[in-house]
Amino acid sequence: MQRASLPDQPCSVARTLDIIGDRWTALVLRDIAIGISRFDAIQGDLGLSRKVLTQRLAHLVDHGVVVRVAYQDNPPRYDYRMTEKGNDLAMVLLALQQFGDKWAFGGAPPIAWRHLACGQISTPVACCDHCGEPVRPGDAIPLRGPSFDDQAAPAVADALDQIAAAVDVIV
Amino acid sequence: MQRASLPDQPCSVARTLDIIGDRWTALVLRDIAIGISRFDAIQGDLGLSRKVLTQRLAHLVDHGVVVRVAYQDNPPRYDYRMTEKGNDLAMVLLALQQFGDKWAFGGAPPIAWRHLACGQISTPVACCDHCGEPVRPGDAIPLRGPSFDDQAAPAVADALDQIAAAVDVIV
DNA sequence: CAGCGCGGGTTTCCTTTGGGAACTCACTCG
DNA sequence: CGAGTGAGTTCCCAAAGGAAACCCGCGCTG
Repeated sequence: MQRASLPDQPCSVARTLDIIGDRWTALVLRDIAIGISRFDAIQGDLGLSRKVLTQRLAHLVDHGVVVRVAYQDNPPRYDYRMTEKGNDLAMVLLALQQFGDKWAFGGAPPIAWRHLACGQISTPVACCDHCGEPVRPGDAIPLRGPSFDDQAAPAVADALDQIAAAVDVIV
Repeated sequence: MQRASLPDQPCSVARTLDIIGDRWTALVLRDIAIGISRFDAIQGDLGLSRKVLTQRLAHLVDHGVVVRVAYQDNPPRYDYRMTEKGNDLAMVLLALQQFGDKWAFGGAPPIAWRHLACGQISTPVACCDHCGEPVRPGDAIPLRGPSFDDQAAPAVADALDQIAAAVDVIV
């Protein structure tokens, strides 16, 4: 399986991982998200090789997640900044952080977030967009969406059918 | 920078990425989360090499995210199942999926979720745990948490100070 | 005006990781 | 007896990643 095969998969998780699914890209994006916007600053903060940082930034720019903005010409110098798409992707970083806060730092995390609207330190939770209640694994069940393809993913189709059958028994 | 250096970083995102931060582990976890629980089924669904799958499963088990449960002895055969910690990590998969649903499938995703409590198809949103309002990037600002270390991450400290200063100007 | 430092890379070389495919082992089924 | 199944392991080769050096245009400093 080559690197190229991920984006072709009919799976939202796989396609998102094609953008940030390696050891460094998510951390690069984290730095940009909190305002570390220059090549050398990111490289110094993360300690990754300059070659790989160049590749990763180009990859993020290619996917429209980050933009490269010149802050001077002669010689050209650049800031890297989040786009709207990048801000959506930052929700993934938030989820990564929440998990790490809980399981790697035992609730005493290095970074906290203040919600400007209410002024409190906030640990966001996923909530149902219909009823507003928090959603945890087990509170919702997966089913075929509009673009599901049984032929392309028979193992997934089986798993979905089993889940549907199990829920029917309970209901 | 070696593979070993990630878990030592004082950063929740980095430590979580040490668990699922490569090309395959998140997809393996996704399969297990929807009930594809056996070695060959996962390997067949994802198409990754058996060697790498063996390594990734061992890694997930080491981190207590997944358990290996024998469903028969002689010869020993196993199911891989999510732990509580694994279910917390599944929130990251949910975030990955939401991004992919929106940006890679234009709102016609292959998998949808039915929220059992309210019966609706649900696209979970992150909400502040204090006021219950949705939180988007820009609605909250990062600041030093209990275990932040200025010496360890000077570039991050600078960025936090700049953000704090910018907010003060507005307020 | 020679030399130094900065920002943003590129190049070279070497190590590590990953993919493909075949092999193993312990059992079961026909 | 032979084929099939489930869960790995082994070997070899190609791709990706790390370290460190190099480059280039500029602006400052003595």
